[in-house]
Amino acid sequence: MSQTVDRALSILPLLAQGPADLGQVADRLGVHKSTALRLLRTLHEHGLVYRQQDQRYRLGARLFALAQEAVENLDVREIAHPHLAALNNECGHTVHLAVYEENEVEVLYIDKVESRYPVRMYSRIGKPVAITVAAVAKLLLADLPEAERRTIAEKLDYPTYTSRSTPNAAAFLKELALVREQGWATDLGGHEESINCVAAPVRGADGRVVAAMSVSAPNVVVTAEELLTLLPLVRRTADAISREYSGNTPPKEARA
Amino acid sequence: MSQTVDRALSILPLLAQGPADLGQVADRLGVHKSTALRLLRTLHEHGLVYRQQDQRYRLGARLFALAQEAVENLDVREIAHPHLAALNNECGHTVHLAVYEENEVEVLYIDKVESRYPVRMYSRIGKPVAITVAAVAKLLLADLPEAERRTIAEKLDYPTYTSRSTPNAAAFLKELALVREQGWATDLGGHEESINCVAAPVRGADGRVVAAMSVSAPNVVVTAEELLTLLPLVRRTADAISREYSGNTPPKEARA
DNA sequence: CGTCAAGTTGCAGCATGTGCAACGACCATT
DNA sequence: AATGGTCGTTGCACATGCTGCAACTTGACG
Repeated sequence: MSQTVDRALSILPLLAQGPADLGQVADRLGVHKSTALRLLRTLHEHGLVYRQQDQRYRLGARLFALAQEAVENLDVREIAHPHLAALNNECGHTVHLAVYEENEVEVLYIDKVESRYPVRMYSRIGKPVAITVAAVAKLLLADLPEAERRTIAEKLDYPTYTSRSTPNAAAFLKELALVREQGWATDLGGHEESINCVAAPVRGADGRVVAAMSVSAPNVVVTAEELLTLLPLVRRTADAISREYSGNTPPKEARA
Repeated sequence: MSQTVDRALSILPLLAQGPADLGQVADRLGVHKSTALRLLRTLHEHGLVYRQQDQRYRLGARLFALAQEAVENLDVREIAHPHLAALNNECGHTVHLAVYEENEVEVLYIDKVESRYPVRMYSRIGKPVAITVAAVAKLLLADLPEAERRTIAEKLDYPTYTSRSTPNAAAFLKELALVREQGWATDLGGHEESINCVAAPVRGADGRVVAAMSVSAPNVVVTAEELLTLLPLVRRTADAISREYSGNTPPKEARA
């Protein structure tokens, strides 16, 4: 809606792919160098962009601080974390929490608990999920009104990660209908051949799905059948989170 | 430099303090509601801002994704991490990595390895460091040209966290001179009474300090004297990171 | 049913952002 | 050392697109 701001903000994802110099930024924005310069300067003053010694620009550290504060405002995550950790403790597998935000066509992981190497745990948080195959993505999209589901399904690409990846919009919509009905979802080798997931939804007080959680494990550790036996446990955990989340309905300033 | 973008970006730190509605945003920006609306809409389209059901705005998940990609491009962190983990493995204490970015008056932790509860490890990453007392902050600031050091020292506040906190600009500058000369730094109960740290700098190819790392431990585990015996180990680790970081001098597209 | 508060829209005026062209700094090449 | 080229930077005239106003819509409350 605002051209100037729109252009300025378009620089951020551009720089996220790697450092770029003034000329490159101007080219990819389709504006004059002097225009790009002014935009970059403004971003720089706010610390969102950093200029390294070779004069190329990259994303700045302030972005960090903001993202940090943003996540602290996500109450679902805060409430869910102990439950995720407990679940991980019980079954030993990787546990994910993901959300979908309206007009984005992305589902993002916002938390992850890994069994083996907890040190690297946050390496994937914030990364977009493979939206057409991931169990958590199916749950989040399945909850949308049908019209919206259809619109999105047609906008998406359907990459063939494996032979079991969702092939097209029709198949995806069918899968969403199934997921919506049964209240849980799976991804059996649809993203990586040897990885399976089971997932369950977290619901707010109004019954709408606000987040989704999943347990993932490679074939070599447990078979798909074995993983499915964890479904009741996963659903129980998700329900517990839902209860706690919608119980404290006013999540802010609630001091009984 | 660009009024519109400047205003739009000012909304972000404002929302970082917590959700706000249109009127509040307009007030705090000092602009008309319709102007604020257009800015917020633009931010929303880029996913930096999210509109919750009560129509109030908050920071969006896209910030995450961006910060995530940004951190992956921060090569220091990538190179340093295995060294930090090894050091942690050897001594068992908490290990930090921090950077300082030019025109900000902030030092930020960009990595952390904790001994006891690695699961919560990233909770502090991205948070600003207590700049007047932290050992890593001293190292990063001590490397700046004298004029800049003085300017910054005078801009800072000197909160009295404990009786041993740096009291004022003069004391801080003196400490920076010492740190600069000896090439390492400590914080002995300056931030929290019972916590001590020793830190060493990571240098780039040109010799400038690009990051700083520290080992922290509470009094009850090891005394300050015992912690100081780790200094050689810390310095060796930092030097190893420096070598690796400046060795692969062209960190991008370097395929021999 | 009426009042009030908060969000939204269309519009006229002009502040502000835009692209151009010229300048300066730096590097590589001869 | 001189020259040509690339890239970042600056000042300026123009008109684009941003701004604030005022009127309209929506929803909550009594």
